Amino acid sequence: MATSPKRDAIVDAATRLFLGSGYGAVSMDAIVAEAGVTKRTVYSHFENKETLFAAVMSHLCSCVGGPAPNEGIEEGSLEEVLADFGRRLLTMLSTPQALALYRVVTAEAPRLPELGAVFHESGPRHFIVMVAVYLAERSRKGVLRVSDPERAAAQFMAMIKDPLHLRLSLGVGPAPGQGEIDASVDSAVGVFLRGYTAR
Amino acid sequence: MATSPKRDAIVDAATRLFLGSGYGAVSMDAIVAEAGVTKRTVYSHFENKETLFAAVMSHLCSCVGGPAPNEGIEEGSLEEVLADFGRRLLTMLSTPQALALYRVVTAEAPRLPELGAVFHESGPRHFIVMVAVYLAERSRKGVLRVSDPERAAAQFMAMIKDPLHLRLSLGVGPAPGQGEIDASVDSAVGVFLRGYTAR
DNA sequence: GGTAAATTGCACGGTATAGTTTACCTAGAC
DNA sequence: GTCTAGGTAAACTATACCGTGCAATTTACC
Repeated sequence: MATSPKRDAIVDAATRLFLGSGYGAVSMDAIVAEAGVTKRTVYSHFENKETLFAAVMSHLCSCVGGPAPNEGIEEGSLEEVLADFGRRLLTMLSTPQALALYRVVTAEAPRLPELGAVFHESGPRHFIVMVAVYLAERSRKGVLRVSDPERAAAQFMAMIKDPLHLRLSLGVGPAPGQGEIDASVDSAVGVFLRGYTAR
Repeated sequence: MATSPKRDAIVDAATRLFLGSGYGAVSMDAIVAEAGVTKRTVYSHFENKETLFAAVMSHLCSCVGGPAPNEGIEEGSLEEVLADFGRRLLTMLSTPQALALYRVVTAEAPRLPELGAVFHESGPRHFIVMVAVYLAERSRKGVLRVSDPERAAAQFMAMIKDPLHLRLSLGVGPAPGQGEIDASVDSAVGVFLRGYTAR
């Protein structure tokens, strides 16, 4: 039921178009043309435009936790682990696809609260919890002094993500090079560790 | 030429509607109705929908630097100054209007690069520079050790802004109380200062 | 009071959209 | 050989939207 070549073609095409232009600016005719399919076929697989959009978004959200930092937290020194995680995360977030998804989700979140919640859970929150668990464990070992691991994780993610991501999501400036990502991550890790290391 | 009661009514109405539903979802007829004006009047003041949108957005961007932290950096201890600034900033950013503006700008930025640039300059960048100047001065005095003030300022703003703002911009959870804002700001200031204080 | 600019009211053109319907086709299963 | 599930193709409904034309009317100002 879930899988069918035509259905996949429709979802693929709709994904490209929705991420490219947002919900309102994409017409069903455009999706039909992009998918190389008939309107009748689309409406036999999906009830209406809204349903199709929801299907596309839910599929994207389920994928967002995977691309880069899927292996989760690796072994190594505190600094290495955080920097490695941060680099993978920031690289993933700087992707045009990730930026487009973020833009569409924030734009439609007021209209579709469920969408915002699902994205938040499978995206930001997922990573924050991952980091928080690591920080809590390191804190129990006495390497760090973190009283609120989730808050600390959110702060870490913020310093990693925000400076570059904000700029990119507003479409200002060019795509970042590896050097820029590394410098940003290293600096953030430094501040974070100096701020939370047990003395 | 710039000011006229009808024109103001149009801009006011358009502001409400555009911030409420985004560019594509607002029709000129709706703006006409909301402003209590005729279509012909709108089109005698603005060339087309795009022009009206641009006027509304540019006006909003020019206001965004003012509402809360307009007095800039005040006097006091490092911690007091940063916390005070952070509280005012976060309070302002948690406003429904600010969130709506952010959503609309990010959504339309790919289509209107100028809009993203103007917003970035008069919003985030404006505050970052403000903080960076303060940090640089404090660094010269030897209180802080900041090698790259702009980067440090961006990190500070990120920790202040992102944890709450991300959640709110996705429409997850309730509006924050003063307690939540204070706790978030105090924690961020603590990490930042421990991370950048000269030892 | 008179003049000029601004505003109204409302129909209209042209276009685009979401979604439906009708008629026909294909290919494999029983 | 027929039945069925799913697809093609294109016209069609009904609505919505942007922007215009133009005569009539109000407002602002001198």
